[in-house]
Amino acid sequence: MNKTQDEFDKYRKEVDLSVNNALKGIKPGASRADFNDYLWKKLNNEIGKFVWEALGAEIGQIELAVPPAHIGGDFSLEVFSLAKKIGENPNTIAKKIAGFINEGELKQCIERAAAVGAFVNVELKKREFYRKILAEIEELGARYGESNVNAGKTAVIDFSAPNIAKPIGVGHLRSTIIGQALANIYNETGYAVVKDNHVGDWGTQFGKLIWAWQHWGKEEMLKDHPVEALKDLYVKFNAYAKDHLKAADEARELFARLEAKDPELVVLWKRFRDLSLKDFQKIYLQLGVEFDTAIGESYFSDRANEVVELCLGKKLCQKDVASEAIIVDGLDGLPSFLLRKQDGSSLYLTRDLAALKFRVDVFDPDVILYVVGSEQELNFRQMFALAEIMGYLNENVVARHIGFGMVLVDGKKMSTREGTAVGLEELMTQAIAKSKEILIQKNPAMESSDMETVSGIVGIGAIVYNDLRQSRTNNITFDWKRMLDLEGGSAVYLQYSYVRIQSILKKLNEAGGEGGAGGPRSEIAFENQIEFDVAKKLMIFPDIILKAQQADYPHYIAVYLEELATLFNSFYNEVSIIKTEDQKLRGSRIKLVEAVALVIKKGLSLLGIKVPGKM
RNA sequence: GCCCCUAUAGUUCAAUGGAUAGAACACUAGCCUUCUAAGCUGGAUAUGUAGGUUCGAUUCCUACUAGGGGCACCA
Repeated sequence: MNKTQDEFDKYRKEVDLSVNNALKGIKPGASRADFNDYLWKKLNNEIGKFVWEALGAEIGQIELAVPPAHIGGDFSLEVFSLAKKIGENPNTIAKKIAGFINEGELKQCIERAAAVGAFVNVELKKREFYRKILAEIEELGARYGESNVNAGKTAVIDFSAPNIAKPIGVGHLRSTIIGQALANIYNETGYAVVKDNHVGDWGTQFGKLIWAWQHWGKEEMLKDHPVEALKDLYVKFNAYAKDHLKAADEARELFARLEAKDPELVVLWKRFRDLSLKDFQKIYLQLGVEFDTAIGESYFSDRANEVVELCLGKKLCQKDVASEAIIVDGLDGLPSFLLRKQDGSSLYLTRDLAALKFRVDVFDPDVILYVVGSEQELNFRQMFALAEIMGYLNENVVARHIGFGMVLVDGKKMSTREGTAVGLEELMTQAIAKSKEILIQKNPAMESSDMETVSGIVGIGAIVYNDLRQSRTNNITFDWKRMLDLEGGSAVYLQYSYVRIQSILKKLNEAGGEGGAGGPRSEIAFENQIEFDVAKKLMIFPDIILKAQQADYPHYIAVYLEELATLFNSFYNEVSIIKTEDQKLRGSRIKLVEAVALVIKKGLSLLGIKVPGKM
């Protein structure tokens, strides 16, 4: 074994070590048994029992909805679907259900139920419920929203996965942001989560890069902005290769040599890799993104070969007679694809298949999420299909491609070549600068160190939120103006709401003892409808988290938080807590806004966004 | 050619098959000697086209139109 072979092995051992550490460090999610018994769920269950009684049949879970504003009532139940199941008239059933609820033992928390057509509208005993909601949140504190629905399960989340020698662009940011949010959300529902940065550190691109380096590279290029320099080399190669087909062949050959662990090339590869990862780390730090492992594709270079041999053994693929490439014929009606090139080197899909097997073996997950752009959908369908036949995936392990749309500029994909790509560094710098500019204007008295902190939180939050507030499957239109518009519909709106509450609490604290949140729970009271509306919104937070997890849609949380903040801001404009004379009422209002602040902070943190203490 | 995604207000986005389709931006009329106006309260404007399923369709199905993406030695 030569020296470089040792070096690659050494590198692999480092990865093994980090995987072992990660295995130890993986935190299980929520585990308290009663964390599923939220008020909202209880209410649904209780009403569900009456529905069963009324229908004389057990019909799964019911789900209360919020009726349109003009209807009135706190929650409503639609009975068309129930009626269909048991074949009765919906209006009759609605009346029956309303009757059972009205005469039942739920009197202590339900004021009345009314049948309106095929809907049952439920009006809660407001004071009673208001008290219960605030008590629940106060008791659980920062843990409000956690559940153990998925306790005992493990999820591996493959996200970010930047390519070595290419700066992380705005287009590539989505995987990082969505993946981090999903990891948080999964963990919140009880999953133990393994966050794996599947770094693109292998493949033909390295042949190209090395070719370019050998022909045009100079040592001083790597001094200041190495990743930029490497990217430039890569771009230059691609332009050159258009007219020089021989260069592309040579690049492929270089990669084949790299995969065979050619000593000279491994040294170069390792160097480029280290330089890039160091650069990425800066961005992760700013975004607050952390990984449990960063195994990377290179780790699977040899394992990929083993997988190919296994496939060959099972006759799932064949060697093409003419070219010697390894081909998998169409599975499930999908197009056929290659597992090995004719020069013997591995492909992305092959390495990914090996990675999948590795993940299943090492982490024993229930689910593996691939947070990768939608354009790779076919690739994943092909890989999953093969993985199923190979037995890597089965009823105990599910793999899901969490696809997402592209970032468009003027309706077109961002392109480095055409100069429409926006650098992440530039975006972050601009966003932070913009929020600082506004901050100076709004709050000139703030100390400069605080100003740095706050504008960082606000600027980065704006970028992250811009992505997570919309459904991930759609393309995102990038617009500088919108991105830097720090008003409604942005993270700032939520952060601002949070800060307002902090400000109230601070003022009350300064005012002394009598201003503090006080009073036993029985003393809870409210006066305005808006207060109750805020509380009702708070009540469904745990359910929103669950739905976001089940659908893999972080934007459910963003949408919810905006609705909550809107209600809070209305409340804020309607009543003044500090001026509230009645001690009991004032204490209750304090508890209400504390709960709002808690949920906003928690919700934003699930999205990977921080809140400032002031702004 | 085949496959996938998308089509909602002037713009950018929401809406487990349910009641009068919600926001934000922009436009516009108001609200700060009162807890931070990065806020609140009003106002006008929208489901690509044609069918189908359903008591009920923005949502499901079919066709069409438009946009985006993908279809083996890239990732």
